[in-house]
Amino acid sequence: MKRTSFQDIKVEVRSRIAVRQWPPGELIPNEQELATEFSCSRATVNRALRELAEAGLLERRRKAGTRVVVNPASKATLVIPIMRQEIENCGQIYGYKLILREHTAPPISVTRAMGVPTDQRLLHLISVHTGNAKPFALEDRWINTIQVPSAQTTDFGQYNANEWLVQNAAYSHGDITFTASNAGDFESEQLGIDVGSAMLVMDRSTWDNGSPITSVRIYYLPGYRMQTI
Amino acid sequence: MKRTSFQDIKVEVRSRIAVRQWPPGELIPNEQELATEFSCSRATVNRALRELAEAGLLERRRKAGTRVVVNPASKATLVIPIMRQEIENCGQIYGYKLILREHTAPPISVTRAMGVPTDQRLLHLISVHTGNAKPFALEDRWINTIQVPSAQTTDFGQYNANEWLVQNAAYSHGDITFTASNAGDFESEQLGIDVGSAMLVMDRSTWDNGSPITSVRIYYLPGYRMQTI
DNA sequence: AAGTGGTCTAGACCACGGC
DNA sequence: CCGTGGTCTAGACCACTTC
Repeated sequence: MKRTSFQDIKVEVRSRIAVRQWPPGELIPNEQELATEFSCSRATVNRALRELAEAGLLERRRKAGTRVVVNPASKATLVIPIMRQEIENCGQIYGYKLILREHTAPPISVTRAMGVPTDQRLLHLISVHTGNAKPFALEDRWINTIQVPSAQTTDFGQYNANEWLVQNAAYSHGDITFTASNAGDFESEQLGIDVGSAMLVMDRSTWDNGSPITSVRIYYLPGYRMQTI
Repeated sequence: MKRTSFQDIKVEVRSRIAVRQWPPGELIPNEQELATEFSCSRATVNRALRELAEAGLLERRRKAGTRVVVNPASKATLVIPIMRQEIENCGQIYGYKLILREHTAPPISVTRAMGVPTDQRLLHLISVHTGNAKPFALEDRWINTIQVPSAQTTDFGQYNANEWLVQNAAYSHGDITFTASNAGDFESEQLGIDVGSAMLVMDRSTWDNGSPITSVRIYYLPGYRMQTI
């Protein structure tokens, strides 16, 4: 007989939850008891339960024990592709065009998203990513030059801002949201689409140990799909 | 001095990657060497490196060793909220209205997404989720009645299809994509929005061990934001 | 064939947080 | 206080994959 692995335990626990042997909200046996039941060590049970907790099926608290989560919201991992890679993977030639560069105070929506004072000037870049010279996505970015001073002297006509930042600014934490938006005059002109077309919009802000680095909004071409793995 | 924990190692490794002490593509020391360097056991190093690999920063292969990933596509975990919960969390009263129920052959887009024969009839449900009686999202769902026969005799006017399925159909794997779409006549009427409004659209299909269970498309009200954690 | 990561064990100590 | 999960150790064996 094969030895019980943490994977086997995960499968078994998932099944017990599915068939309601352990109903939602229920306290399940502690690690030591399960280790005995499955004839394995506590570390093995621990890994299985820890991963199920990360997946959102279980809730664990010291002393209180491990419970089956009542309403398991399903989680999905999105991969935010690197624009250049994504375009080249389609067999197209990646291109990048800087549309606007200014150093100015951002709108309130940006200061709020980044958590900077409303009067602080930021570096504002608008650019278009292209595949075979056709627009693929529009990027509207604000960079905190207090955190990344060298951005002020960088030629973003030549360097893709995202790729430059990855190499020149550390970051510890990011925050992403998605929404849909109708194309306005500017977006429709830059992307070559009809006014009003529905675009998938991604807003991403990044920080380094609490200090805001950059906030970017990407408008994807209508029809673009963002996938989970 | 504090003992080196796997968290400390993660921080240190991230930093070495960031400062390019270990450049992209580079092979890093093996687990045993790092364990010696950090004066800890190999298991501790293993956990740190494993989690960094899950996060997409490292790539690990037996015998080949551990490398820094060249283009770390950033990953983000989305929480797909349960509709009822999300609405109730806003302090609103959840409601659910069945608009259409039929048993028919689906359009090609659905048969392709689910991987069923083009002539196989599926249960088709269209419904609206409401908060305080106002539309919140439109749901267009197809259920494979071969896998879930009891769906045919269920009163989906009374039971929310998602909640019913969670309790009555096992599933092993799901697949989610997001896109944006302009509201057509039907969507605008059901959601009470202008024709052409940009809606965030989620497509989700689920399978149980390779057998398709259901495929659903959710149209969210314009302005809705999907967030990562 | 050999080196690397993947996993398991048995035991230990600790931190948190119900009680 | 003291039970629970969180983590670490030292050692072991195994699986994979490159050489």
